[in-house]
Amino acid sequence: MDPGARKEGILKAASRVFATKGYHKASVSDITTEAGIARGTFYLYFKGKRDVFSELVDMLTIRLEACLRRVDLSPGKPPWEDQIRANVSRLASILLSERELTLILYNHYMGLDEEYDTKIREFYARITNAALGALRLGQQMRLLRPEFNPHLAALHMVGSVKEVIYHIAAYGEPDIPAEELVREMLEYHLAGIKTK
Amino acid sequence: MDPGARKEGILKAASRVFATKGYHKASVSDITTEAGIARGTFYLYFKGKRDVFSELVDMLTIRLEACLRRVDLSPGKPPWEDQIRANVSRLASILLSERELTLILYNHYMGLDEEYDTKIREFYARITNAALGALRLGQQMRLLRPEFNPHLAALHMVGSVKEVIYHIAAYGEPDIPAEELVREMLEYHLAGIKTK
Amino acid sequence: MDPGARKEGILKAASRVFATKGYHKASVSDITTEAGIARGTFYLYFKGKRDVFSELVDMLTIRLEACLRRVDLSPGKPPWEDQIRANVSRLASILLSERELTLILYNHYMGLDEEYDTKIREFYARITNAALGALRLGQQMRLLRPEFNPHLAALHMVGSVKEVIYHIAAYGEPDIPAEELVREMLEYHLAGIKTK
Amino acid sequence: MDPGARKEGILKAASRVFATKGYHKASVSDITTEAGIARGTFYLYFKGKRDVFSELVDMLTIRLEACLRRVDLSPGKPPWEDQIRANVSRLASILLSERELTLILYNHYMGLDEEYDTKIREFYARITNAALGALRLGQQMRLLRPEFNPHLAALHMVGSVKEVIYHIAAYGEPDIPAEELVREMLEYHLAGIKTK
DNA sequence: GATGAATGAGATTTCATTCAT
DNA sequence: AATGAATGAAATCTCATTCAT
Repeated sequence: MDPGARKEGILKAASRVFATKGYHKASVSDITTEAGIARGTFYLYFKGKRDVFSELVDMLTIRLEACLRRVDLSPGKPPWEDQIRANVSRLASILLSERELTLILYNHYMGLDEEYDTKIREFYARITNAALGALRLGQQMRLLRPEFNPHLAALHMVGSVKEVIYHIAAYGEPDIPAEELVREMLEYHLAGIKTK
Repeated sequence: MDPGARKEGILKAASRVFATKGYHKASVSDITTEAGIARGTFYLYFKGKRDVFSELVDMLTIRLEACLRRVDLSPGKPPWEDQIRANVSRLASILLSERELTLILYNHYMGLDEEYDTKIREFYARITNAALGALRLGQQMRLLRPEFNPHLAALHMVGSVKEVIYHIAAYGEPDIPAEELVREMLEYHLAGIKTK
Repeated sequence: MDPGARKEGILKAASRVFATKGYHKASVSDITTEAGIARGTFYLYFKGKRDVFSELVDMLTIRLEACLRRVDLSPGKPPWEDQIRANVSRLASILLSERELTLILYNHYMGLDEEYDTKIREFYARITNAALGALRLGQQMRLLRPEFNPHLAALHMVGSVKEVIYHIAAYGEPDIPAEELVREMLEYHLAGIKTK
Repeated sequence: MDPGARKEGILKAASRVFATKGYHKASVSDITTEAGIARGTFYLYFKGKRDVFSELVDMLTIRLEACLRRVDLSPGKPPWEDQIRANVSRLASILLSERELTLILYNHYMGLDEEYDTKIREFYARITNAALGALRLGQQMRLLRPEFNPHLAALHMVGSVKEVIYHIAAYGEPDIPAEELVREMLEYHLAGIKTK
């Protein structure tokens, strides 16, 4: 079989298994059984269990990071609120189209080993920093109220997006059309931090 | 040694070990070594690793649930915003005074077994429902804007509190006095949902 | 409490526990709980689990060996068949009045350790030898047919008594009055080996 | 190595170990050492110690049950005494050709767990019932004395065969040619119950 | 490339026995 | 004498990973 397809198949199988049983209770056997291959074959494509897991998470975080665009305030660009809305929208659509991976990312996001923990931490740090940068810029530009603490606000934003997305991925509710969801989320945050 | 004290000691040791190594990498041996007792002794007090862990998490969630007071709008009571502020304040002060437990609760919050997962899920569900109830009441009383989706808003609130608390517990920053922290958090959310 | 009574109580408790759970699945805890004493107390009266067990079995085998009388053919004594019948009768009545001990003796009769195994082996060897002696004497006296192999016959006798007694102790059947039982058993064997 | 051979090897090793140390003192380590394999390998073939043991006992009891033929009194068949002799003969030859298994079956025949105990009990019950059926038929056909209790007689027969076989398997004595042994055993029992 | 039997480190758990109180 | 908390040796079992075929 074509190596690419084989690897792909293992990743798919692993994704299903991890989402179902969780990282720690999933065994390499579970994955190879699900993928319909022998145990040894697995190790031709991955260094080990940690490795597939890592690759799955990377696949997701790379896509997520790639979908974020820096807000551009130069004249001729769409209004900054639309740019943010588009960012959140892309983020949400990736996460909600990959529920399995999303749940894996959320539920097992720490405690495997130092290296992995660091990777996850840094992923969230980058997202949070991006938000922080945008907020500061907004404050400088007088688009946002100057008196709130931007660090805290960045955490609020990241935290509430995480919670909402997770909830929808895990339980399928609240069952709101994606577009409305994003609008509501922005409205919630912006109404609070926008200059009146 | 008095059994109460011994059990206490094991719980303390387990808390340290779980916070340091994480649930899955911690072994009963690690805990007994940390507690300075023989491996067998551990099993006089707990059924197994899952059992100590569960008890630690219970200790925390019980305290957390106990600290929440229903908002009382009857005349003569403190303003509702103060009541909410007091709730969040108590919550935060418990969580931040028990950093180890808080990190354990956050970092390993799922994937051990069905029973445990359910427990954690229900804990968050109760918190979220409490928030939902308060939000709906607020909307009825015309204290809050009627047009936002209270389900989403409840998730936003829970999510951002989780994120902020976790961040402070884990990294010690942003380093803001507790009182100001709570004021900022409320301000953030309320300014968004409060009737103008 | 009077040491004799205490020891007695432990033996009784142990007997119940061993009969119910079997030697290997019975723990010292089971015995002390059943006896209503602390674990440590047990060791004031017995060297260990093996020791109580051994003592229980000894109590039975000593009584059994004591109840056997050598067949005396001198004139003026009861007929030899009656003497044998009396022996078997005493044996059966002890075993059936102590069902618990009987089952213990039968079910766990080997595999604890060399010393214990030897003890049991020797007990059966003595019984078998007694039978062998009686059979040989009977052959010499022309009371029994000369052509059968007395070694084999002794084993037959011991084996069938063991089986019958065990069956009754364990299942309570066949439910035959003791006297008739013994008569039947003797009749079975004697009719086969008696000179015609 | 071919899985069949490997499993066979483990069974052989286990048989030696159980016969030497007894079930309870034998550990899985003992068995794997004897078999020259790693501990983990054992668990690829058996669920645990109980499982190998069970399989060994099954191997024996299945062969034993298979060797018994119902006595057929229709004209043209061998005399019924010869049929019985052939049954006992096959039984004895299997048991004596597998001394290790025989001793295991005898010495550890109860107290492992409910399921196993039941299995052994049922095995003996079937043998005893077969004997009972044959005895009753013999009484109906007036081949056997009508006045003896067939239940007791069945127990006598089973018990004495057990005792003789065990004795020979364990101690190698009495050292009698198989054919003569079987003849003596039948003679012993039949002379007692046969119509005169 | 693919296989799957074999490995063995390491984790869990039990329980007979000791010993300070 | 009595207690029962503490011990720790020893046994069981799992599973990620290797490697000969």
